[in-house]
Amino acid sequence: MSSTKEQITLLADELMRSKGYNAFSYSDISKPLGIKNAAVHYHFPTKPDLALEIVKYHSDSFDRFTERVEEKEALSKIKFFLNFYTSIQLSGRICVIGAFATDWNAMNEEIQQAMSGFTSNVIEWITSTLKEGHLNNTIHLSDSAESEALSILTNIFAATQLSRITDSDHFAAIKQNILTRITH
Amino acid sequence: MSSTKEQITLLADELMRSKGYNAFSYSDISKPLGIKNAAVHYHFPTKPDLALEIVKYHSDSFDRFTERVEEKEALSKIKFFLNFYTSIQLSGRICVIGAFATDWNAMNEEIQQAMSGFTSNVIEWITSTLKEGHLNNTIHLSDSAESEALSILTNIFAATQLSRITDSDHFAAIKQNILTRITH
DNA sequence: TTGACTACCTACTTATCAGTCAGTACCTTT
DNA sequence: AAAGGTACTGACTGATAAGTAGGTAGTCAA
Repeated sequence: MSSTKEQITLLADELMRSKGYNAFSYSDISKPLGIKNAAVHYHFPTKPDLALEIVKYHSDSFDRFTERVEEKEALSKIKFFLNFYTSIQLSGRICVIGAFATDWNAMNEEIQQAMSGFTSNVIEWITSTLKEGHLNNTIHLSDSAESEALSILTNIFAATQLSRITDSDHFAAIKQNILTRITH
Repeated sequence: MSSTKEQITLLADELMRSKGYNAFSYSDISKPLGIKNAAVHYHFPTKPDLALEIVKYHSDSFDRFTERVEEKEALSKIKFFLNFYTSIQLSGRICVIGAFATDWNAMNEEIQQAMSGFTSNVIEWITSTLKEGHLNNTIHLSDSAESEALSILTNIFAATQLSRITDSDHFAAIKQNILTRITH
């Protein structure tokens, strides 16, 4: 029911996060969708345009996520955030942050800025959520909220990467370690 | 003074960890070294052969590292390990684990097995070093040694990725957070 | 001094890549 | 019914990718 443009974005995101930006081509998108390469170029003239759309897609998704959990309690918010990464891990993908980080120097400035903005938003959201939980005594902090936020974010997004290489159980262990840390 | 083969390996590693596996070509290696593409193919017939050599290079480097710090005290070992990542961050690269994780599904089984073996070795070393420090009371553990090891590894390798996207100060904050955690 | 080996180079092939452009079918709007 | 926009297709182009075949200069051992 979704438009061709949406289907292209979704598939490009899937490819980007499973094989890497430079490992997929317009053919990898057009063939499964039963369209021609030129149709993909119609919606996204260049590959950087497609990469930018992927960043926007994640940015929008994250905004919708934060709105959805807005009324929940801080610790619950963090749990929902971590559960989102569980679904990434289960689908064999990695977090978009890690995917773009690897290919960073192959990306243009516009994409880099969009990614920087998105990632900063994620860090800020985790930071303020940790502060919120600290104030109502549901979250334990042994360092500044921002440092803990950076620690949690790197833990969980790298867990999707690491569990690909070693053992998928490692993801669960890392996730549990985060929860143990912030609930004392 | 190093051989052509070594120069190729070093440059390929540099390219792999700055632009990603599929973002560099044999020309990106041959041109700076003042040799021809065919010379690179002479030493590494295919690109997967080159990727495998990169894994072996890191595997050997890590073995030499563990030997070098073998006689040191546990906490000191961990600090040397983290300082190694500081040098990665300063040179604008990312950890090889993250680099291969992103392109994982574009890699053949031989490379995947080599990377799995290497990464497991790293995890085992951190785990046993944490246990060692826990026994002589220099390292504080609030979870199992392996879970803490996984947490530390994901923190530090993802820190090299994250600091590329947002702020290079984030690397220092994450590193300090690890140290604070294990020294109580 | 001949033969084998190493470490290349020259010149090439084949495949695939991103990207283009003219054309067309099908809606809307006027 | 004419005009214009949207969403494509068909048929390309030029660049670059990985990889190869055949030749060669220098070294070394018998």
